[in-house]
Amino acid sequence: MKRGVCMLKYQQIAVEIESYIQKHQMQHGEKLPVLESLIKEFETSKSTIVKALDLLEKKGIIFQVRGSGIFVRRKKRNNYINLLSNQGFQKDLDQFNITSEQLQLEVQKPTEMAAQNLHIDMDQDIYYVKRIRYIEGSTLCLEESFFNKAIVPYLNKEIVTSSIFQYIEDALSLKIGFSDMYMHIGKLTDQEASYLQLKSGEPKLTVESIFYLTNGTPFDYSKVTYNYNQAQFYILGTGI
Amino acid sequence: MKRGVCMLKYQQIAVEIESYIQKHQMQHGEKLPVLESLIKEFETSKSTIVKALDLLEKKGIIFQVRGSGIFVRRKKRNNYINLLSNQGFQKDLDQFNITSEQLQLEVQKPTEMAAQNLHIDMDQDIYYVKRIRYIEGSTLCLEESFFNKAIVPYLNKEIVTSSIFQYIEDALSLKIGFSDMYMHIGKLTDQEASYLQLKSGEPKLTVESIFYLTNGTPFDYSKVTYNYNQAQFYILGTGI
DNA sequence: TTGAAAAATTGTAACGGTACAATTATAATG
DNA sequence: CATTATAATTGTACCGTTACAATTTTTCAA
Repeated sequence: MKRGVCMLKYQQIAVEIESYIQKHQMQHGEKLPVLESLIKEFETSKSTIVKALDLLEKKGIIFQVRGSGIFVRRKKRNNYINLLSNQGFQKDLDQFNITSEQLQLEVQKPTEMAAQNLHIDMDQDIYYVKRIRYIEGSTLCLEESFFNKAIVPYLNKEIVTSSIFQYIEDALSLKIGFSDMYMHIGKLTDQEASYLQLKSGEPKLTVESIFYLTNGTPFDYSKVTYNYNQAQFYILGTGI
Repeated sequence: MKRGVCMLKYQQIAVEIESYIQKHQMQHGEKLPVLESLIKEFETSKSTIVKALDLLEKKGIIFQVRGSGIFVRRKKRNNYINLLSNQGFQKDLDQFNITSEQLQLEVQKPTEMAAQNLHIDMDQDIYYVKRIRYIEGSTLCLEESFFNKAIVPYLNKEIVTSSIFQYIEDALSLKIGFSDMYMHIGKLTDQEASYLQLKSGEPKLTVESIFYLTNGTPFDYSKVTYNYNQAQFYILGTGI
């Protein structure tokens, strides 16, 4: 495999190990070559391999057992949305047809909640985006996003339709760092129900997320209401 | 502070930095001393400090910005249950009075679902634990757990009432490694509703978890149904 | 005063090495 | 044959160093 341009060595090694696991369809608990072999195989230092393995462990691809070896970790169920992958649904639900309908896209003043979470004043501008996502034609979720306009100065329908996050990283060359997510369960309001083609009072899951740049600045506050029929999530638990 | 007995150096340093942040009530975005200072302060090598900082970053206590510094990360809201801390509610909801009522505790054969998730046959024994947890007197969740009896050979009311996980780590000296969690939203059945003192058909969040030892063996499959009025979760998003 | 260039600061990548602890395999013992 | 001790395997902790890339601060010209 050709070495990616901007890829760091340890990231590249992680990718190669991961695709090796995929290619050979390794099962949960199968053992990978020992550290020493990997060092020779990739012609690198121990610490670089260790870093690559730590990355894979964090992603839930492997687990390491001291004195024993490096083993493949495989989650059992598919078609679940990974709550920790910032990159939306595309990856987890790639076998399904995900579409989205834009309901609103405009510059306006933030709600109090949005201002608070974005650390801005009420008179600063934000981009408000409202859309519905569909999975195989059924409603998946209703999504409201507030982008700090000082950071994301321009959005249009095309950007919103594809991937806003991709645009922010590539075109604006900003780096997305981390996020906080808060979840609640509740009952659908009339309006939410009509958007999601469900009945008022039926269950809903609301996920509020605040996304930060690598330098710690919040740039996106969003609130997603899921259709309870479609929403299945998984979360990877690492150490304690 | 005295150095813990079994604590590794980098873990100990992480703890000390964390309590420094707590003690000085540092706010989100406040800068910590630069790497070089920390190295001198703790009289250790750069790699050990880096490892301590990585741990803190993973826990969401700090974030690091290359070329700039190390900054405090603070989540805004309290009273949310951290979905990633295996150690249950005690830590997140310590200001509240959490109690639990044991409904059932017996050795029996697993359900098909439990057998599958624990990687055991249907004729092997498991410990079945069913309990309700209360927060300030209100129902918080209904919890069914299946422990592989080959790994957890004995449980009694006392252990179940305090912390099963603590018992597994301390008394059985097993090490808990990682977990998989799956979430669904749905409507309460009659039985669930009666346990949770809610109405049938009202919203519920179900979290299925499989807990593994460090060596990758699943030992606990549990299914928790939350009272939608009480269930608030947060999740810490790290990198992409 | 503005803005661009240069310098200083500061965290990250990558190398390589020693010692050690947890696990597993093997040999010795009863 | 089961059990216990011993050895081999294998990942983790920790140290120390060089080079580098992202930020911030300072300098200096326009």
